[in-house]
Amino acid sequence: MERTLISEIGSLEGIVTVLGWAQEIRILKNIAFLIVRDVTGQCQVTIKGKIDGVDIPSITRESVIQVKGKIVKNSQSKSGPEILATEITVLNNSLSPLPLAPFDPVNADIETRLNNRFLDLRKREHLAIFRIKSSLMFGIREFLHSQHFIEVQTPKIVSSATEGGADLFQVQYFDQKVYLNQSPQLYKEILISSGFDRVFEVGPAFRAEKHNTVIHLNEFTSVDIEMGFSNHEDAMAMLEGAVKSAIATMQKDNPQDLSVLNVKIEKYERQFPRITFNECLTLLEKEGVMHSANVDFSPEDLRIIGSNFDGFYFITKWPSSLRPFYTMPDETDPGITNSFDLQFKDKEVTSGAQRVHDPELLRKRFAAKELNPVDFDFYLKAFEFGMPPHAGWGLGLERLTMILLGLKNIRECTIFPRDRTRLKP
RNA sequence: GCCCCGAUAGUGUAGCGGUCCAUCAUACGGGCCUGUCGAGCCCGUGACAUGGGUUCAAAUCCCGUUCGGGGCGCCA
Repeated sequence: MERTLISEIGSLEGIVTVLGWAQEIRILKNIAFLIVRDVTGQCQVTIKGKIDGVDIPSITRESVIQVKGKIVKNSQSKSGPEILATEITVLNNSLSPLPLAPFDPVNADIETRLNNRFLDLRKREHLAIFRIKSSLMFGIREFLHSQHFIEVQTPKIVSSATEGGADLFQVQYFDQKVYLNQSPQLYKEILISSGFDRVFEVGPAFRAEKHNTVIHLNEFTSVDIEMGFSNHEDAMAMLEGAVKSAIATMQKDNPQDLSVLNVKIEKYERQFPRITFNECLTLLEKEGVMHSANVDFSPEDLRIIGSNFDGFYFITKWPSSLRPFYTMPDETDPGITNSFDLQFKDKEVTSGAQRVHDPELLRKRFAAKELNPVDFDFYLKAFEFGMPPHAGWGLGLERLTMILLGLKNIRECTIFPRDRTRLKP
């Protein structure tokens, strides 16, 4: 279709054709104005006198229209560049009233917004969130490719739990009961045995936890890596590189989106600080919080710990009891592990570790976690025929987006979120 | 799984036993206005989730149901 993007109008002159949504319609006695929006911005369409074939007052808000007209130089418009219309065509009418008016002064509840997500996403701020999320992912991908990672796809329909204990969604698979995968963990490790050396996967992860919070979803995007001939230190360095690349890409490609959201993010050039699990306990004690060594931190604990850091930091050396069976124990102290979480203030963004590569040790760990090795036969087999030492991590893409943009609810950066109650749209 | 809380016009809200055939804003319809831009001014349309109970009287109090929100636990 013949089309001029609204962002290009400022540098053009003469006749253009703009395609977009009629965001506002203001009719005065002898003149009318439309604010028309497309993905690149908004402009003002001015209508003087009659235009053949179109009844301006009958145009409803959010209808899709085509406007041909002359660019007005030295415009007084405060709503972007101005076009004096010569032809207007309604390409598709919008019903009225709108179930949610994204451009009204009143803000709708997130519930109403999600019920009418297609309309909600017409807001510039919401578009900005998803452009940024896209850039963050691009930055991570670019970095991992530069480090010779192979992007892979592993099954989401699986026969057994990845880590045991966690709640999985059961689905009917012909005449069998199977599950939606909570993590690509077992498969990416198997690929290390296959000699792929470095793999990553971006895909959905499903958790059947009945949680009801602003930082959890039942389906989220997991960015997972696994690297052979590596330990937790290597994995942490890779994570730091990936996160910094994500931020740098966003800063380079999305300055306007960041400004629409009023978000200022510093360049993360310095090293992410580190604190061990035990040091966290000491820190909590100083604040008068007694914390047991085999209990995970509560949100309140993490607020206290996080208040000691500006942004990103690692919590390392987690106790074995709090980590999955595949986590490598420390060489000198088997009670703790070669593991880490990447935190941003009070929120966990990534969890990672060096993994167990010795099948004998793996069997012992199954026993310690009361898991049945038979359920993991296909996984264990890959360890019996030459499995390199390896390490990796899993990062929640929505969590990363949320914390960097300071969003209050993870649903804000999920196009169609799946939570405990929401299955539509 | 546990614990709190909520449901009033398209949207967002006020009201929390009679003064409510329900407030205000916004949207919508109509009118006025020679350039507006959160346009303005006037008029109008439009709602108490659902079932039961208490009471002379229920949007308001009690119980159930449905739908939803938040926190904890678990985790990305």
